Amino acid sequence: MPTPHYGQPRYRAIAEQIRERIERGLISPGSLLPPESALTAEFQASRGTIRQALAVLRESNVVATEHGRGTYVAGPACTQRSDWGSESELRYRKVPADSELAVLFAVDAGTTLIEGQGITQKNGAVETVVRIYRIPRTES
Amino acid sequence: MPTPHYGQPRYRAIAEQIRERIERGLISPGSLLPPESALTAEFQASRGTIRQALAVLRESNVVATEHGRGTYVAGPACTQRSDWGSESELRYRKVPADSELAVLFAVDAGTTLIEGQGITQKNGAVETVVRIYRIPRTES
DNA sequence: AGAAATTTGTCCGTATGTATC
DNA sequence: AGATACATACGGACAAATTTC
Repeated sequence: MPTPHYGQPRYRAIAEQIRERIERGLISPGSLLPPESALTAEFQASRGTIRQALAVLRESNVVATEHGRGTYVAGPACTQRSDWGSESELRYRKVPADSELAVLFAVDAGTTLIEGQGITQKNGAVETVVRIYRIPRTES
Repeated sequence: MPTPHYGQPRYRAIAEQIRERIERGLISPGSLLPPESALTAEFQASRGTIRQALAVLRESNVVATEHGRGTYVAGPACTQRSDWGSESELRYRKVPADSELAVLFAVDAGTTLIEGQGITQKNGAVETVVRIYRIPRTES
């Protein structure tokens, strides 16, 4: 069999399926995923491909892996929210890097960055504005 | 040959060597690294291992890769700075409000605001930049 | 405590698809 | 169109950590 991967590569599709399974609650947070050998059998994919899929989920902090133990659903960190008071939206958009950000990130001025902005209010008036910048994820 | 990897795994050692080569300036920022095939020959490692090493550097934003093009050096470390004074966790300065901030704070554009900036780093590269704005405390 | 089984980590080699020059 | 270079996928082998018996 050749290895065609029109559109979505195999490992991403598998990662998506596993992610859905997690978000659907079919695997309780903190519990172990099936071992790579089982996933290999289930998805009829080589172990390398399965590991690539798990790497995607690991990247997104959806799961965590321990040597010799297994891969479990990252429950506590995700589900648990400690003591954050009220909710406020954090909006994202793409902006070109100004000269200062360009220096900090070691990119050319004008390079597209991801900017997130949030605000805190007091008595209906804006108290503080926070902006966070990062380099766009190279994937997706 | 067996696959002994006592201590440091091969791909990490290779990543380290390439990183040193970059930090030493042997490869100018923005230029292309040798292709994976060349690195394969040079380090006498399989292409998979080389790709693992490059993945490490990509993770740290030391390099960036484009499909049929090659792998770039993302740029030297970020010891550079603008006019922020010097080393401190958070640094503040006064800036005029841009139009957007002016709307949020309900002040005139150009009004002086307090801007604080902080950065987070990962492996010597800037990961995120945070800026926080507020109205100067006038009264007491 | 020790041995075996399980599971993830590392590495190799090969083949083919896809994007860029 | 051809050459170059990265992306995806397979299969096999052995190492290292954990669990189980």
